[in-house]
Amino acid sequence: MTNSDAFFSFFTEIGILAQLSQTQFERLMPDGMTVAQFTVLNHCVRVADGRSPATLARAFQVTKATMTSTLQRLEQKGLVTIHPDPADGRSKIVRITEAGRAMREASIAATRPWFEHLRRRLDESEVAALIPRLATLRSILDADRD
Amino acid sequence: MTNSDAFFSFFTEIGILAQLSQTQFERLMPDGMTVAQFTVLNHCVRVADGRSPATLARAFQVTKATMTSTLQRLEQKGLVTIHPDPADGRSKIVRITEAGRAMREASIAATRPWFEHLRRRLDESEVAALIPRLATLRSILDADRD
DNA sequence: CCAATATAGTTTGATGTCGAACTAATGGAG
DNA sequence: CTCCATTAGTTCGACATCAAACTATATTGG
Repeated sequence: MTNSDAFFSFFTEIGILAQLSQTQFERLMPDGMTVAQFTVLNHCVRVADGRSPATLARAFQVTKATMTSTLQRLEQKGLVTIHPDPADGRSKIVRITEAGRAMREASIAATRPWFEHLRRRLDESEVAALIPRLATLRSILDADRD
Repeated sequence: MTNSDAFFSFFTEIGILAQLSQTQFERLMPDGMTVAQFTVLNHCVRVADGRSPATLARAFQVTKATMTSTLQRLEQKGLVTIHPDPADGRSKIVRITEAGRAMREASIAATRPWFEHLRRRLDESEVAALIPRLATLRSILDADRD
């Protein structure tokens, strides 16, 4: 552990940050809403609705098994619908419901005060400057996945 | 989601990075060793041995329940011992075993090639420069925990 | 056309993580 | 000394996540 210390320390910080932020988000969100579930709903609204589970899994860089699990819970809560894809017998189509849209909005509203709190304590442009660097790292790690 | 976009994007990147890096580490580690378990062993060697579960939980910013779970698995594998603390009837003392030390070394050796690989692709001093910023964020989030 | 390969989605089991609840012990105030 | 607040550790249930294994379907190459 000599010259690997920087990377090790870096990933340790990342791991803890991820955990703490996720926990904070989830405390604020309504009705036991989770970050994983929120990001699916958000994706449906902001990127595209009617995608397949595999496409969603790839978008978030999780396994298909993970996405199946999250989608099942969302469907159970009536926040998405999942139907067979007529164009591909193996596939499904995931669509957000009106309740899903409402839940997404409620979640955003619930976390807004926390973002404001962060913005008073941090230089947002500095945080924004970190994003492309993190994204670079992420793409390297994602490439290492296969 | 107007001026909160930077923070939201930032935490999204952090979450994915944490996941991908953890997965990569765990693929490389021997015998189903996990990052959570490794960090406990590493802490015993590099920081202090003979600490209590609560102290360890605070060090990693996880709940006591989480630490109990991880420690139980480590004990089961013979990598730590856990005994009552004679100075405090509620508390325990966690110590690393020789097998635990060996496992830590094996884990470090197993992940070394991956760190080398990262070092060939990234400017390590740039990564190192990110650490204090991440640590600042982490301390803010940690303070928000209570 | 057919066989081999790849892909989609699901299930299962293991792990980490949290919140809630609990029992037992400690520390501080009156 | 007694009582109350705090702390330590554990259990339980819910969720996300991965790997492995599986069935069904689509795609590709000969």
